[in-house]
Amino acid sequence: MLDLKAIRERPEWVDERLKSRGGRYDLTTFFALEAAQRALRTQTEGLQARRNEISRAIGRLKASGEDASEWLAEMGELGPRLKESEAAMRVKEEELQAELTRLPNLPAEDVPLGPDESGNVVVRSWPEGFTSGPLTENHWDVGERLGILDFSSAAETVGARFTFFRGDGARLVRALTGFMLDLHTREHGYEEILPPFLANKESLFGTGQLPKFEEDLFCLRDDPFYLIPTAEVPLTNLVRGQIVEEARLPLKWTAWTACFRREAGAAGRDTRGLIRQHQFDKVELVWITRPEESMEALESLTRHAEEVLKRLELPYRTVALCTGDLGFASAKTYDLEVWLPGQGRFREISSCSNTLDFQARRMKTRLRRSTSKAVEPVHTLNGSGVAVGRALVAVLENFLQPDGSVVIPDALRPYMGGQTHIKPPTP
RNA sequence: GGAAGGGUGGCAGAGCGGUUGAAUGCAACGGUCUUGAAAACCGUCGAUGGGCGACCAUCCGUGGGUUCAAAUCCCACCCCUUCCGCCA
Repeated sequence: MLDLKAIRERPEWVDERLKSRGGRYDLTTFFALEAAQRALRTQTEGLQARRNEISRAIGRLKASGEDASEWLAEMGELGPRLKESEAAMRVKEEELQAELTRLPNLPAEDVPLGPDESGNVVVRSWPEGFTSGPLTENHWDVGERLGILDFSSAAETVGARFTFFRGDGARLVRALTGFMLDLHTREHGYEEILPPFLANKESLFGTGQLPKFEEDLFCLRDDPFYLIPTAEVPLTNLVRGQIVEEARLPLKWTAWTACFRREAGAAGRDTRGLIRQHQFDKVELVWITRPEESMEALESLTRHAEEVLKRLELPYRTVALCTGDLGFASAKTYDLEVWLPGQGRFREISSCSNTLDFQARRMKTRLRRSTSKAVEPVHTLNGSGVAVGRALVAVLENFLQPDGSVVIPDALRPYMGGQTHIKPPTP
């Protein structure tokens, strides 16, 4: 949620930043609603002040046993007017709030300008200078041949975009997850969390999935809960509604969760394989910081995600998203794109964002400075560290051997009981 | 699912129709004292919106209702705790 004060003080700047996203975001509705709401509030508050005044007078008269009928008569006339005024104000306030929560975050000043993903900028590659490599078989063929990915059973038991991982495949998922969590907790200073996989409306509103993106979420039929589309939701909402002491910051959390997405707008895209599933595992990273340290935190968080890929020996590049490609809540985002020789291109495996105070405002999460009693919104950041399913894809395609087996990266071997290869089943 | 109790400021915890935005304690902050610290003492100390300001309005789980007036009474819902039942 944008800062009302900032919109009032620098409307043309806010407008310019909004337009840089490429959507047709417009402040005219907002200002019209705001003016109407303000007028109604002034009127309502005047009536409320009068009501309080009269009530106090009545109280005083009754206490001393005097007659208060004159005041009661005025109240009889004022009461209905006040009720009406309050109701009208509430309606306008809701409309204004709806408009405000519809607006996305403002891109940070150093985000490259661009209309869509074509405007994104590669900021670094690993290994340095890496742009492409030889092509190989795609992961779904590899996985099915090795007997570790079973798409057809999943299609029977649920439907499209689900997978059974079997044998070494299931174990590899567990290994990747354990490896990532250990790296982040032992070397990067994160606290490990295992959160609920369901969340309520308030939480999804806090991180920005609701109300605009409800069609992307799985929702339960009989209970007011949603399946989380990312661990960002439960982790970030860990501080919803709270005033956090400055000394506790920054908070750094990591969590493995399954993530659930309806992929409503993605019909026909990535229909085969693990790239786009309704359910996938992800290790998430979340920071809650002081405002002045959040941009530096984004650099750290991104490096932490990159470290996962380096240790797994997976070539990747780091991309700064342009204004037109930013997510709704984000002010600045780096995507990590891993090289997939089965597809002959880079695919997103992590997305690291600084939302500044955008989520904090929606969540009402503030910090209290040790030097003053005033409170101000915190900054929140999130990033994948990294997507487990896509990491598995990258391992299968990058470590495929001429003999059809897959070598297990050194970093994962301790998590695979020392196993070095995944070989096809011997019939 | 059944029964009982409870949701109040950063925390603990009073208030149960009328200057109560809310006693008290802890924490925090400022000061006195001290070589420094602790202790003690004095003072300050919720949030949001509006106004240059004196101030004004709103907020005691959420939403309705009663009343001239609601943190306080009534109704519904949500959440938490304990006991019983069921269960990994």
